Amino acid sequence: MESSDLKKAGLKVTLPRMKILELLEASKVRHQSAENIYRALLDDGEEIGLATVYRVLTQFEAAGLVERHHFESGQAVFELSEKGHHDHIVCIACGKVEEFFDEMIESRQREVAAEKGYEVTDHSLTLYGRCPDCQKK
Amino acid sequence: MESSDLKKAGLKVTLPRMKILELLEASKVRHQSAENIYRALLDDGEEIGLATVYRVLTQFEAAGLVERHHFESGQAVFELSEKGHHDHIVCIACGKVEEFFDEMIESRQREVAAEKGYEVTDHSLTLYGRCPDCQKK
DNA sequence: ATGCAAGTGGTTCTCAGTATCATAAACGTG
DNA sequence: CACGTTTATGATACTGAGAACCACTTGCAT
Repeated sequence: MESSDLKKAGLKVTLPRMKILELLEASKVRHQSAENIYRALLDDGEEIGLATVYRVLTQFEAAGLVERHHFESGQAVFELSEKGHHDHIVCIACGKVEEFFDEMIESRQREVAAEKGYEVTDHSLTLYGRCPDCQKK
Repeated sequence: MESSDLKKAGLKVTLPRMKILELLEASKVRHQSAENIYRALLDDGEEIGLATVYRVLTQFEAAGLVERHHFESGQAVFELSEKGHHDHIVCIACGKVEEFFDEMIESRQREVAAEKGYEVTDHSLTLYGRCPDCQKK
C-alpha cells in the first residue's frame, strides 16, 4: 500500500495520510482505535492532530482502505482492509481480536435475508469470549 | 411480566421501574433507545428523569430482563428479553428491526470458536440491508 | 408507624467523535 | 519552479450518549 492508493481513492497525498497508512501497515496490532493511532504517531515524533486522525480514518473508510468496527468497548477500532471479508472473535479479558471466515455462516446469512425479502448490504458478526491464554489464568 | 419479576431480580418495586417495564411490554416497537423511552414516559404524563431511565435499563439488563444492542445508529436500543436468543436484521433506510434465529449459524459459530480454543460467552450478529417496503421506493 | 437502606431526579461530568475556522500545504498551470 | 486556487490541517469549541454525584424521597422490614 502506498501513495498511489491514496490517489486512486481521490485523496491528495499528504504527510498525515501517508503516516497513518504506514502506521496501520507497520503496526503489530491490526485493530486499533483512533486515539491509539494518534498516540502512536505522537510517539513517532509526528505532529498530527487528533482531528486529522479522525478525519483521515473516516475518509479511508469511505474509500474502502480501512474498515471500522464497533466492538463492545465503546470506541471504534480500525483495520486495513487488505484482506477479504471476515468476522471477528474478541477476548473479553485481554481484548485480543482474531479473525475468521466461514462460508457456511455466510451463505446461511444470505438465505435468511432472502427469505425475509431483504437486500443485504452489510453484516457484522462478532463472537465474544475468553481466549485460551486468558482461560489458564 | 409484573412486579414479581422485579423482586426476583433483587430490585425494589418502584414506580419508575414498573412504568418502564409496562411501557416496554405495551409498546408497538420492540427495540427502543433510552431517550425514546424517556420521551414516551413524559408523553404518558410520568415524571421520570432521564438518569433514572438509563439506570433502570442498565439494571434490567444486568438482571436479564432486557437486552441492549448497539446497531449502527450510535445509540443503544433495548428490548424485552422474553423471547429466546435471536439475531437481528436492520433496515438501513427506515430503521425497522426484525428478528431471526438460525440453528445452523448458531452451531457453526460454536464450532469456529471451539477450533480457536475460545470459551464463547456471547455473540452478536446483525444483518444490514433494505427491507422489502424500502426497496419499492 | 418508623428508621434506614435503596432509589430518584436534576445536574454536572466524561468521553468519543464532529464542526469550525484561520493557517498551511498540495498540485495543476504557465 | 513560482503562482494561485483548492483542499487539508490542527487547535479548539462543540455535541450527544451515557455515567457520576448528591441532596432528597420512597419502599419495605421490623
